[in-house]
Amino acid sequence: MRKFKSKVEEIYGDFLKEIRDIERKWQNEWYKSGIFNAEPIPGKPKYFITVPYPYVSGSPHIGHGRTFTIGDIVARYKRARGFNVLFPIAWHITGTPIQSVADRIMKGDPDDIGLYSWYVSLYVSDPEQVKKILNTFTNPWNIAQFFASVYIRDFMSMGYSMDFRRQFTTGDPDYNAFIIWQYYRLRNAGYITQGSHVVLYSPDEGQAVGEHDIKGGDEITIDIMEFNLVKFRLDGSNEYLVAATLRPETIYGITNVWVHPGIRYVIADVNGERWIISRPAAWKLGYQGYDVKVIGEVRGEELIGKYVIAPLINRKVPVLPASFVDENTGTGIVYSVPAHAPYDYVALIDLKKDEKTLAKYGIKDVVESIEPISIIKLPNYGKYPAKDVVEKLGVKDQGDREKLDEATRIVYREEFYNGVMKENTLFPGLGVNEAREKTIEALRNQGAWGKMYELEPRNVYTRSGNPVIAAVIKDQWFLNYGNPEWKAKAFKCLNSMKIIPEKYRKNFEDVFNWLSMRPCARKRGLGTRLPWDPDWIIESLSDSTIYMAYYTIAHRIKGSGLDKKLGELAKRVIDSRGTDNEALSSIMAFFNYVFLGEGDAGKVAELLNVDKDLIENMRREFDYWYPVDERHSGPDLIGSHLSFFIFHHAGIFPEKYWPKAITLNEYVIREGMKMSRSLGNVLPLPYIPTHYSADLARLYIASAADLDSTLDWRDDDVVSTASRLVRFWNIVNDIIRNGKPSVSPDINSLSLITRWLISKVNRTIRDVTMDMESENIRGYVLKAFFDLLSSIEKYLEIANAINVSKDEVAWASWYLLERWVKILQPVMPHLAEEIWHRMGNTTFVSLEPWPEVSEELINDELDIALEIVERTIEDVQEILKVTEMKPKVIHIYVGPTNENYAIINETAKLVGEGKTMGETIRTLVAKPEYRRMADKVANLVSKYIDGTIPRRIASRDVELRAFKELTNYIKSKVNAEVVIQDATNPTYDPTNKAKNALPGRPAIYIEKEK
RNA sequence: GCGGGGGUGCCCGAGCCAGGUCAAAGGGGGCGGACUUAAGAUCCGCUGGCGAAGGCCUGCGUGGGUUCAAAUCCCACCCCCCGCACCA
Repeated sequence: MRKFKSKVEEIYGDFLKEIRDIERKWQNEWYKSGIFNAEPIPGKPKYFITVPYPYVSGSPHIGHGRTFTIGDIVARYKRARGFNVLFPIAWHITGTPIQSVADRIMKGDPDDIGLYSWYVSLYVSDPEQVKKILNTFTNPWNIAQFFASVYIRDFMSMGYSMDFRRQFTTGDPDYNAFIIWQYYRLRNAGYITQGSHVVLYSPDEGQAVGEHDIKGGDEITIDIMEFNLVKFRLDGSNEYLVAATLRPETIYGITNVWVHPGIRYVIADVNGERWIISRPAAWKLGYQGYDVKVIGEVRGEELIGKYVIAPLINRKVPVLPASFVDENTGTGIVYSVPAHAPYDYVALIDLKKDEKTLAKYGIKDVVESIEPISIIKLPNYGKYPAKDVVEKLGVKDQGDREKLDEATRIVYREEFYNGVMKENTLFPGLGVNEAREKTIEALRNQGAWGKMYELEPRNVYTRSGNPVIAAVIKDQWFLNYGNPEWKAKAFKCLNSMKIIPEKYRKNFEDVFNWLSMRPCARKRGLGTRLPWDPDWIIESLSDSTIYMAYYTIAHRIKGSGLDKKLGELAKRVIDSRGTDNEALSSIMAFFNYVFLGEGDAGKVAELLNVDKDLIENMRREFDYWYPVDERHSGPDLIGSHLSFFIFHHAGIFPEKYWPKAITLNEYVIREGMKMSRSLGNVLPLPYIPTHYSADLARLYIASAADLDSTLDWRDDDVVSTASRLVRFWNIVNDIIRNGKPSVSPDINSLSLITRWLISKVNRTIRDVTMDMESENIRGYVLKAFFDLLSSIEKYLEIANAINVSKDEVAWASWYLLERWVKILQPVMPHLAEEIWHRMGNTTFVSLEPWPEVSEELINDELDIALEIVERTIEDVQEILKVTEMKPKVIHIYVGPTNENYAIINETAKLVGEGKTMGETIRTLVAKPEYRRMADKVANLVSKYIDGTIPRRIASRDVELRAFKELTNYIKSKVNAEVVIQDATNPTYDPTNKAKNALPGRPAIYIEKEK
């Protein structure tokens, strides 16, 4: 691996080094003093926020960083708002991926060894040590343990305000007991069933395979297609040619059966019948619930010219040769419907032209007599849709697979949606989709139907290179999310929850409606065994649905020795296949009491041989923290975990413990590209504190994108964020260096620009509070950091230009900083903590309350006035640019008579009510006070409507005062002498401009240099 | 196919729900200037077209419509992205 260096490091290396030291310092302080370890405080409102625990099969990356950072910002905000916040973490190890990695490292797989060496080297610099650690990875538990420990380091170096005491892994023996409890509750509620199920399967490895076990599994999507088997009895024999089709309803249009002359078919005993099918098909069917014994072989050639009986219609049709037939697709036997299947149509044409083959098999007469049989009426198509499409696409022959596949797709889709069965079928007038169901039913009644599963794409291999097929598992355990009573409860819970951003609610509803049977256990992997059938292991998405409850007591279980006891009990339950009643009822009694309040604490204490207080405390602690107030995650989990989270809570807990809110953020890409291992562009989280900085990354993550859009991590943009951070840091340290002013001035004697800044500060506090309450994280950061940064810069610039007194500037700056540091704490906690202490405080700003808003200091008029001044500066600059004048003196005529302002205010009101320009003018002129000024009113109203006069204006007094106070600032911006004239009483007005002054739009006269 | 999201200036991206202050925030990139021995960093200005006074024209996927007024509302069309399960 090349040595990584970020752009920020190159440009701001020294600065980063400085703030990274600061970060480490405060992390030490925080975690040493355990300020984020949460204890119940009766009477104090609590906030329980969780982010799904990570699956620890590798190191965390910036994608985790985004989600956990957002979670931490919220946690820190809530803490500042006076909540007792619990933000815990644990580690997910259930399932097959970690197991598979261990297996492959054991086997010496070079890819995995390379990858995992790299992961480890992110944390361990000595190559010998890396090797040593890697050697332990042949045991999956060591992988889990290693990564769990480095995740903690990474999370701490991001400054996350988590309670690390409560951590556990999903493989802990006591956690097994918890899951045993959960699954018996679910089973007793009737939510668990058993049945058959189709999975991806590797016969060579003897196990079901997941995406991560498949070669290129993260790049392809594999469909399991359901083929219909249709049995054709060979005329004069008890053997069946078994064809596979996706379109059984086309059986009425059959003209013949295709075989490939070169294929060696097998004769197999299948469930007591004799089937002729391809060898791969026989093999696959053996895994799909059929009892298959191969007893003989027959070459395709030998079948040609024979006849089979088509079921349902009892028609004799010939067996003919076709080269498109593939032994690896379906059964290697195809029944031909040339009117509606492009392949069949083209194969028939090919065969008719192929004199050699016709002669070879002596089938010339038979073939010549075959005509397609049309059985489906399709609007906008002729009698033979297959023919139409084949001709339209210009298919050459049956070797032209690409076009034929396309043609097949078109005909399939068109007929499925728009086709109607004709009179020569069993179901005339029915739509194709309905006819399909009925035809299957009819075939089945005749015993002529079967099912076969096939993968699409067909050639799928495990990472070890073994073929993958579809297999049927007969005794699969399911969670029955389709249970109507369960589903109703889940919906009730969802409807009571906040979903932020709200647009994802629809996704939840869709998922809820569609959820039904979900396999919940596998035969492989880490995790908890299904207690009553321990050959199965509860699968990883099914054992992580209500574990937030476990956070509330995990540290007490670990700290009291209960973990050992529960672990032993769990083992007894599993070893006895659920028959050890004593062990099982102890587990049930314990969790029933702690989580549900059922039963008696004394009894439970007795069963577990512990103090009654311990049990009661756990119950109290659970009851204090629950429910989950907020679960923060990514939308990719809506279709699985987040929905299961709701279902299981609704199914197991009483309503008062149902979760309150789910918040979501989208994923992270890097430099415009998806991050993936194969691209090698994954940004590991451990790079953040070493090659960027935690606060810089937090600031960037929070500001660069809204929660509901993808965050594109771009080093160039990070650099620009860093440049702001540098500016911020310099200004803040200047303020601190100037010290805290000892006296505060009288608010009313302050300069206008200082009052503007104070107003800005208070408005920002008010606005960002609203942003945070609605989880608008980006809005909060943009205002709290970026906007206030430009405000203070603007303030300092203006204050300097117009000579505001040093004391006043220092006072205002300090006023700002005292509040700023507190509202920035959630997003950049380390720098905030440092600033707070440099300001002379000794408490932790991380625990300081959010600042109060002084509503009375918020003054919109000051903003408007400043806007008008800025706009006027722009106007002057534009005039200078266009005229290319060299200005000597610029006269600005501000503030026409008060009457003008009154008219504009009334105009704004009328237009706001929806009045047109004409109506507004008429309404105003109708008033006695404006009766004789129709011209003036009309002029002002039209200037307002066309935008010459800004939508928001200040009073004449404030506007005039702003210009007067800011004269020197204007001067500095336009590089000329500036004279502010009262438009009602100008001292110098050679071109009579003053009368053009409008409210919010002063008139300008520029005197050229001679 | 079903469901969801989206198309904005050279690029990324806000705005759209609650139409006007939008030639359209912010950033990147580019250009010019200040500073510097120089480079980098930093700061200032410009970055749709036209314009000898703050203006005008074109413009937010395409085509229509509603309105005094549309990037924002309505209709149609085109294009792009994501999810669809047993897998974390």
